[in-house]
Amino acid sequence: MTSPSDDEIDRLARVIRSLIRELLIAGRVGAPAEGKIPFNPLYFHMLGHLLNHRRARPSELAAFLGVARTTLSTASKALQSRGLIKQAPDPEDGRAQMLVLTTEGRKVAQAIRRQDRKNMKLLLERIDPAARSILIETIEQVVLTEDND
Amino acid sequence: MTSPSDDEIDRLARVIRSLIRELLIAGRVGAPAEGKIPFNPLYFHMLGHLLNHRRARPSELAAFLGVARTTLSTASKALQSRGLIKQAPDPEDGRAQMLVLTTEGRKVAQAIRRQDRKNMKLLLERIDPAARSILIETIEQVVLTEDND
DNA sequence: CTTTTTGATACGTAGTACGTACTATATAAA
DNA sequence: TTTATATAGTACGTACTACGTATCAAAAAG
Repeated sequence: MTSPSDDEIDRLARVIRSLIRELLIAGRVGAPAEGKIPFNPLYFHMLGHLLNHRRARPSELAAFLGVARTTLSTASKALQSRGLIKQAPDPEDGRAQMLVLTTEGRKVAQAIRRQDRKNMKLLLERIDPAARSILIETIEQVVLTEDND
Repeated sequence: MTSPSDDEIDRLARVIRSLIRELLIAGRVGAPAEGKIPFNPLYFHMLGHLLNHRRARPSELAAFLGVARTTLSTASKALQSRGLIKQAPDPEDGRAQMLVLTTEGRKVAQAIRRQDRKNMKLLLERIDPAARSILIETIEQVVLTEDND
């Protein structure tokens, strides 16, 4: 396989930074409007992960999201104080805790996902349908190597 | 043009979040290693913008990056204290300041861009060359509507 | 049964984002 | 010209975030 040219690299870096900024700004604006909750990307990822997997252990979640265990512990406390997640001891390991969404947290996580879908839909609608599947399959091929969400 | 399906939306949202996480972690790991500078995405964007445009006015940069003027002011001070950027009064407007890279700042910004290219290259090399151009053109079509970097 | 490892957290420190209030300059109105 | 208003930028205070270190408790290893 030929090596990508510098031009291709720069162009992709440029559009991806734009994409990141667009999505981050959209997320920042969207979330507080509905629930007055000051969200950040970490909370966002945590809630999304719990929505997909129902429960998670703090250490595993920290490693998965690339933050320190203490950081995830703090974030977990913050989300608990907002009533969005709760924790329960793991019956199989007395040291471990299991994080799960509360009923309210599930609602919020789903609302965020809806907003997320809306943003993504606005993006996708700008794409030619034929190119859409190629785009998605290509990115999946590149990014989803293992256990990413 | 047909509307994108929920499945397409979810799949793209998923891969984009993965992409963001991968790039953010790469950026976080890469930058301090070379210069012991605790970088964050805002600094990253500021330096990249100044590398492309040579100079910028704080207010415009803040609006462009989607942060408060005070936030950009603080970030500007931080980058100045690290010797990466400097400011000079605008001769055409006594209120305004112009931000520019220092010689050192230019080196750092270019080093970051090199690292950025390296990361992007690793991603792109995983893609079939034929799909590469389709991918890039499609994302450009979607994202680069106006004045993004 | 002691030692070591592992899961999780409390605390202290450094850094970040932003609203408010303020100064200085520029523009508009009287 | 003088006054009023809008704009560019910053200092300061507040709230929040990330993480290293130290610590405790439970499990695994010896």
